[in-house]
Amino acid sequence: MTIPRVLVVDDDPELRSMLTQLLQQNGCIALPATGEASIRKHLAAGRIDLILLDVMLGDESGVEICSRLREDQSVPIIMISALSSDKDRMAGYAVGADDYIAKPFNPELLFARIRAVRARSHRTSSLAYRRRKAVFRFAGWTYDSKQNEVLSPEGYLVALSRRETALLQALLANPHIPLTRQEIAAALHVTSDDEAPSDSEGRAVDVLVGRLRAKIEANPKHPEMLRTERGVGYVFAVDVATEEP
Amino acid sequence: MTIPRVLVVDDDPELRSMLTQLLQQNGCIALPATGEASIRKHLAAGRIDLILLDVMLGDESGVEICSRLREDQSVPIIMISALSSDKDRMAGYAVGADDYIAKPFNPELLFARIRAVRARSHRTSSLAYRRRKAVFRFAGWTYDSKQNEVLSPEGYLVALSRRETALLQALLANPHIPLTRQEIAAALHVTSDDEAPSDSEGRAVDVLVGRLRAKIEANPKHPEMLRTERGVGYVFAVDVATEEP
DNA sequence: ACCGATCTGTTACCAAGTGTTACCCGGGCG
DNA sequence: CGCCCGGGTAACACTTGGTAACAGATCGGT
Repeated sequence: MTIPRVLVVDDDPELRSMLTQLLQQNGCIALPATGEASIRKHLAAGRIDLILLDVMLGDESGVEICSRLREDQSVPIIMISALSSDKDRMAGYAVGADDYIAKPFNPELLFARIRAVRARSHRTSSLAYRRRKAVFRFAGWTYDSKQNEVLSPEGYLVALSRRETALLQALLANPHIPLTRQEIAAALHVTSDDEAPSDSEGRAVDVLVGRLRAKIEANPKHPEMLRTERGVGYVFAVDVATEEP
Repeated sequence: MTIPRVLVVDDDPELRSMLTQLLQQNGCIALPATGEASIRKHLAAGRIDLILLDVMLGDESGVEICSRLREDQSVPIIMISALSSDKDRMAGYAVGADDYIAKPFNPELLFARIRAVRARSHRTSSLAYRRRKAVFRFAGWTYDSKQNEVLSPEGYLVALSRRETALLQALLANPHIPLTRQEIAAALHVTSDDEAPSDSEGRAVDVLVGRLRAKIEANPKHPEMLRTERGVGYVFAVDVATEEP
């Protein structure tokens, strides 16, 4: 599982930085945000795995923000509040929160819930957490991760290089979810040791995607499966069926 | 949303029938089960939307059952327990429970959580939150929002850019209603978060309208469909028929 | 260790999309 | 008749992604 990217939404700078630090120390990428506008900016800008949303935000209401976000977003949301009555919890659930934690909270419990929410979203968005080898079928193609072979709809066997294999697996693990170039690069480098985490603003990913397209897209000019999200990254845009061996 | 089918797992007959009744009275189909074997039988037999799983099951442990179910099942699970310590809750989350409720619980809160868990699983199981795709027909033209293609009355295929697509969708959604440039600009920028709605009265919309006209107006000099409302904005001036796929 | 085949990242160039600017036209009005 | 205003649009600039070509890295066989 990749490193979770968590958006911390709180108007109190002290609590915000406390939460941010806590998350960072436990292996998350924590991104601070202050209100709905900045949440939406982050959502538009890149992948967010989870939102930690304080209910009391001074001028804005966390409940209202959650409700509005749910109009078009499915990102997991955990609400945090000093209010712990059943009525308040129900309000949170009613507007689509995935979980509700009362302050003061046990950090361990917070992480347990974060893990639970993330595991659940992985579970539901197919198979990312399954590490066993499997056979994938998509749009007539077959990818056997055990044999590392790709079979075209016409039955031709296509050989993939290591990098191409890793790219395909990353995409298959997240169908319909846009992956940024950074995320793809991270997924490619899990095998060999991470080098400079710097923004090596190279075009390696673009080139790699092009090479994979040349192999598994019937017509690379009109990508059906491996679609480009301009300004964002790439998406595997067809449904994927998984078979356990 | 269809009627939820809930599996009630408890070894205490009294509590089980109490829960079952409570759920039935509130519009659920409640199915009683007593242990892992009977849970799996139900899962194999038909659709189950949610499992209510008591932690204390006499000879079997709810935590262990949950853990084993999670090896191959992604059905939402809410655990119920008399134990409410952080440690116990964490154990529940750790084995993949979607939520954890301590006894005695407020029935309203239980239903709020059931709704939350079900809404979430709808959200994440793709389709539900995916934007509606449809086919629009107007003045002999066809716009397929799924393929993002426009078919002219003569049968020629016209490709639209992203912006042009967004503009056409905004217009199709409001036939015969004049849209101001600000409104159109707002509709175009939903994807990439734009900042201040400041002055910046550029001519981007005008140019974009011109480009769209060049593609879908038979004679751009005499616009029939995409009409200009002088001093106001633009109107889509023909009737639009929508077909759900 | 040597050699060739393959893989992979970088660079450079190209095409497409989009916003801005500048200039044009036409109509309403003095 | 000349002026102004609103809109049309050509031309340009800038950004983003696709990809060919090149060079270094890797790997396997001898």
